[in-house]
Amino acid sequence: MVQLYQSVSLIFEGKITRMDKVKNKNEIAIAMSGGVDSAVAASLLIKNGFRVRGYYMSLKPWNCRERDKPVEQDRAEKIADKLGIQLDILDFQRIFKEEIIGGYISALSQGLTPNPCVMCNRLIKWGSLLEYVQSKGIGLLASGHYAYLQRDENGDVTLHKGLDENKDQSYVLSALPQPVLRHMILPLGNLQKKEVQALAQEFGLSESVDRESQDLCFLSGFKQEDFLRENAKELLESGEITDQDGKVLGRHSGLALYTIGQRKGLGIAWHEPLFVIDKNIERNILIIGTKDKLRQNALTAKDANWISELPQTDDRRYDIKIRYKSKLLKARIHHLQNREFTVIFDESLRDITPGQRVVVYKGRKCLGGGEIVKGMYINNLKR
RNA sequence: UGGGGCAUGGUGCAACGGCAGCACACCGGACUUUGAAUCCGUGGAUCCAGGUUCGAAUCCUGGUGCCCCGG
Repeated sequence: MVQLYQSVSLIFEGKITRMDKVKNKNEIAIAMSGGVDSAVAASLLIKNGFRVRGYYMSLKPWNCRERDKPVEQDRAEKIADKLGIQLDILDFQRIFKEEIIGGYISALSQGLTPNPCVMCNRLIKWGSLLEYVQSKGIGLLASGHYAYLQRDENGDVTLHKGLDENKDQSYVLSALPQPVLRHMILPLGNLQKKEVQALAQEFGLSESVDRESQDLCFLSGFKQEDFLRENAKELLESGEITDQDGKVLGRHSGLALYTIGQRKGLGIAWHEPLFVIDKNIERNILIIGTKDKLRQNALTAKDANWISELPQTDDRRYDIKIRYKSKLLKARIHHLQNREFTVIFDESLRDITPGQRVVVYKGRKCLGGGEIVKGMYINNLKR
């Protein structure tokens, strides 16, 4: 049988003492999306002796004419049936619309490129849902995220990358504060995706689940343009596309449709590819240029969240991600004060994008991160 | 209404008289719980009318359109 990794077992065995609000240490809630990951995570918890209760969050309206419930919900119900656990359906549509969609649109209107997954994890999955299960007397909430939580005997948690680096989701969890992490259980943290798929086979779940995890995201299946036309028409105001010198090269159909570093959708033929290098939100102008114009080597960030330790601001290097799937970049942290900080990279990079999250790693450990305010190029890098 | 130049996919360019190719754009796919990037792939063009030639995008004649010079 597959063992849960140590820090989960420690809870079960009652060896972690300081766990506020956790009464029954063998009772656990799990967010179930209908995907393979949460299904296997639930199975693992059950097989390791936890009493598990599933929760499916209904986040967005579906087409009622076609079916009485979304396919994801149907899958989640079948999985819960198979596992013999209770599944509660929670209607979070209103808060999802107000907080996540609202926040997303509001950020876009400021010219930012928000990451709704990060917001959704903080506000919905590990916000509203955690509060809800706690109100039901359950102190622990699990999910199928690929990230690894390590606990010491005080219950203090450190967040680590999932063992499967390709699937690692510590990035989207990096904005969660310590008090929330204390209540989280991530059973897949030490598994490879392949192992999870094999377990799904072994547990007889393969037929019920989708091959991939369901994305709960509101953008799934939507084109950004269609989404905005329905939800925020005012962001689709067309304007000029210019180069850095202000020469007009074409027209765009709404700044919100573009992000820094984007190539597709400009519709401008040139002898080499062109990319979005900046947005002028006041004048509704999209500024584009060749690849070399994207080179930057520093950024400022705000709304920092440090999970277990502050980064040092001496010359030591950390591994940095500037978006979910970016490769790790060596950099040092400076000017850390209040909830703001500066990151200076060893090498220049492209696509530093305001609104995205910058996340700091020390080896496998995720220290936390912040929201990118702006990227810049510093010429005279003093060592 | 003088002189010169140009005309090739959506755009910008290539092709000694011998199978019209490249870049960019568009479209599709892969990847992906954000938006992107990246990778793979498809389609699509010789301004018009004559002529020379075995063979014309290429040479010749005429037409049409555009550009530059005529400070």
